[in-house]
Amino acid sequence: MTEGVRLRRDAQRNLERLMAAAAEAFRERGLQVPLEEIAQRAGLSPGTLYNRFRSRDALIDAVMPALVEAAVRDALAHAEAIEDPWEALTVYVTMVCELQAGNPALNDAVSRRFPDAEALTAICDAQMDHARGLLQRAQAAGAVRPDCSVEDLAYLFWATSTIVRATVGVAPQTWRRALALNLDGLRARAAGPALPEPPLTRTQLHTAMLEM
Amino acid sequence: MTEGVRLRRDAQRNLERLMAAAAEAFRERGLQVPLEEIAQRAGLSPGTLYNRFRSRDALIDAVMPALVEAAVRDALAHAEAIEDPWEALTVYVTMVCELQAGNPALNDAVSRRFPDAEALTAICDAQMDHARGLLQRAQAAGAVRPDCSVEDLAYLFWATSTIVRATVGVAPQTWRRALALNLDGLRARAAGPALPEPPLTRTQLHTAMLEM
DNA sequence: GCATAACTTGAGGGCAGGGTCAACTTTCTG
DNA sequence: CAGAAAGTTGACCCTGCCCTCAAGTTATGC
Repeated sequence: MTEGVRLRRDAQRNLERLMAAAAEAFRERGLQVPLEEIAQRAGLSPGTLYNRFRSRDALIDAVMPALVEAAVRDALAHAEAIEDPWEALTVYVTMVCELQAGNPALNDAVSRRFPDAEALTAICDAQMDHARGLLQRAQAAGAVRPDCSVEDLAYLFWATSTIVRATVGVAPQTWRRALALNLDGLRARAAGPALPEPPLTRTQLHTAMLEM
Repeated sequence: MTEGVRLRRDAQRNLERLMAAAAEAFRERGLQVPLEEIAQRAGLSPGTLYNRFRSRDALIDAVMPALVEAAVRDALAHAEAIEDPWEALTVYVTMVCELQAGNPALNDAVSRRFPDAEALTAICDAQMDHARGLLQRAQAAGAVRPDCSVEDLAYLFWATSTIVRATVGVAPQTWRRALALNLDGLRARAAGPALPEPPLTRTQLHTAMLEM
């Protein structure tokens, strides 16, 4: 994943072990899991890991994009099969949140950005474009308030991210309640006086996600 | 703050320096600021700090309750002076969020719990009882959906906590937009189908706040 | 099968932060 | 003012994690 040169057979095998170990460790403990632990799970020394991946982000970028891509595609397929535009949007958002709730690595991937994980960033940015379609359809149908934008969906994912982390041990489904309340806030009929601030720009959102 | 015995004069002076330094450091950098830095700001050695406060929580508990109490009382006074029950609730919530946005220490105090900071915990728990009054008034007036409870307000504070941390450098007021959307989700007219999960119990909320 | 390039190893250095304690200094009390 | 009690110091240890590199091992091409 770091270069195109052909690897020696043992190196190739070790690379695969590292990626498998990383995927497992990320899934169980999130993307900040110590790299040493990943090397250990792979039965290799930390040096080998660093030898293959120059940084944590490089490893993340080798392992996560495929996962995220598949998961998002699945959510999108489900959502787009639904007639009712409000339903479609909520199903999509809910499915993404289910990913967050069920997998610490995906929770991180959805709510943060990793500066040197370029492929992952690309996937996540693309995801927003799909979500925009669903949102606009729901707005056109009058179900969703007209004064909100895709960037506002980030608030939902951030909230879910935090709630899941805090409550996974004590009330692992409570994020669904919070999400329901939040989604109700997006309904057209919920709108109160004009929103007090403009939505985040894409750039602001990107920068903010680097700060998490 | 640790015991009732009378302190030697120099020790008393050092204690005050420590608490002032802690208040300042907490305000600027949040409650997880290195204790070493606090000692340094006070012009004392780390040993002295540990000598006076057995743990970070003890220091937090010596410094924060007064601040939180004053701030919450102020917010409550403002809110209770407002006729319209919906206004009153939103003003209260907004003022608490303003505290979160303007002061990392208060942001931590509002959204987390510190097991050995008992006075602080007591203040924060009491706060919820006041908020309950405002919420119930707004529900009785038909402004707020009947199926939500004070514990649900925690979702707002958690969300604000996260959003503030992520966006303070890039769009420091954007939490107001997120909050407006969230508050709209609490309006009676926003309610969709029944909420999917029961509210958190007080105990669950408490445990969850320890996990943050 | 040998030379060489590729790869792995793990001890170890670095840094940040928590926390301790024996030796020293200051205040207090009679 | 001396002795005792109280308090302070800062070097030091510990843990967790990141990251490197000289020495050793293994695959590969000829």
